[in-house]
Amino acid sequence: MKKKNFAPDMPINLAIAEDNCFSRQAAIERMSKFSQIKIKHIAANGQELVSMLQKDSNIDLVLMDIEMPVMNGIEATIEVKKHWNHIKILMLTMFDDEKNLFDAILAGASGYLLKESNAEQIFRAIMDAMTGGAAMSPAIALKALNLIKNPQSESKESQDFGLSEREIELLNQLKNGLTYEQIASNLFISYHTVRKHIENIYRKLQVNNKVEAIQKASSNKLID
Amino acid sequence: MKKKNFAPDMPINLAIAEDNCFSRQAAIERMSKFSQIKIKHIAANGQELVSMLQKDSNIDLVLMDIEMPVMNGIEATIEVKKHWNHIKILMLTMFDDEKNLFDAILAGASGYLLKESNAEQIFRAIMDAMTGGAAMSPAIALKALNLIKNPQSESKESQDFGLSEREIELLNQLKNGLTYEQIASNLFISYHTVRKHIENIYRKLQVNNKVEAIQKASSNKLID
DNA sequence: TGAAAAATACGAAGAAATGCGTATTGCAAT
DNA sequence: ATTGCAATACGCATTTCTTCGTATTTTTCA
Repeated sequence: MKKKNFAPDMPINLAIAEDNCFSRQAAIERMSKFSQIKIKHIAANGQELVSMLQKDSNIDLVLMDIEMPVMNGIEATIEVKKHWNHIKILMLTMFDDEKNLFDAILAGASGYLLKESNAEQIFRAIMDAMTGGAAMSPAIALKALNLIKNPQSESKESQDFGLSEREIELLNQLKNGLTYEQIASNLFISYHTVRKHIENIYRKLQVNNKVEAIQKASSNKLID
Repeated sequence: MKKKNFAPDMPINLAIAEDNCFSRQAAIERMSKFSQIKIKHIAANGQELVSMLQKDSNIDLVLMDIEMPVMNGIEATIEVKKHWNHIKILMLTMFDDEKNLFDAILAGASGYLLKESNAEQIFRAIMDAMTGGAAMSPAIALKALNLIKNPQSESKESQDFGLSEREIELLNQLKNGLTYEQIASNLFISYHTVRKHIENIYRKLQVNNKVEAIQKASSNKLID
């Protein structure tokens, strides 16, 4: 694991994603008190956050609400981590729901706080995250311990995206890193047919290349 | 989960189990500062703690060292929880070792702190534990998250193929189905450098395309 | 039986990836 | 000091993939 050189004198570039304008304003005010923190982006949902990051990804940490319209905090975290892995995510939530906690951890969140946390607690959590640690409200930590003790069997419900059996077969060939040519030969169909199948798979999974298709099929347990 | 009626005005009956007499004395002094806390038992190892509890089990919480002779902190926790399930255990340790953390959680610890924690942090952790929560040092929490993300397996021996850290970073980008262009932009290097890195990765892993590289890196736990 | 869906097949054009060569810089070990 | 390696960077040629069409045959199901 890489040692992170976090300079305590550098300001922390913060983004806030929160749909409720009340909470959003409250968060802004509470964080403004800290001179080390510079609020750079304020988004009303995950989509907006991603758009802002596309224009300026020089952000250290995001305070992310879980419940948001359009794109929720979990989805947004996945998206952010995919493109900007250096950005830390602190989840803020009203409820200590075990399902959300698990998904947030899988998505790559560096901490998980209840919204009732006060400014100092949030600030400390931010510092913890920036120095390579993680922070959790005690109630959350308890759930986390439960998750370790009783591992999730089936976490998120997996979709099948309406893929046919033949298409799953194609995906299993893709997974092995074969070219269209090789797959065609393996399945005794033409190169063109392989391409058409894969085109259909991409449309159904809403992806644009082999790797994404495999990852998505895999995480939905369509292939192993 | 049962709601615990913890009265804030009642003193907390504390036990301390720690073999090193230096650390033990330090712990005693640090906890004595808090009027809410009453130190009732002081043990030099797990065995001693259990003996004391057999005579007087009116204890709310134990500050437990992990490394102890005769009976270590994990074994002691199992024993304590078996006989006096109401007693909370706060683990204190020098190292953020993942294996010990896992065992401690399974044994039923309510929190896990590094010994470097100061008196206030320990006190807060005690209060968290008493009010039904859990407390973890940030460094510990990070390990806990890892445990949830990557459940204990330890199966087949994995090679590292002599990949550099930078190359692992590249692999993690590849995994997300990004193009060379996008990766270059994410890592602030040129498109050409991305290609060269990937070429080197392919050579080291002895593969010829993205999918094979990801599969091989993944099965050797170089990425997750 | 008729309609819809799935599987098959082909081509053009552009995007992306791959292989091979070369080269500079900086850092670490001998 | 020199050697070696990692990280950076560029160009060319070729292969592979992806998107967009269109089209026929087979299977499924209402």
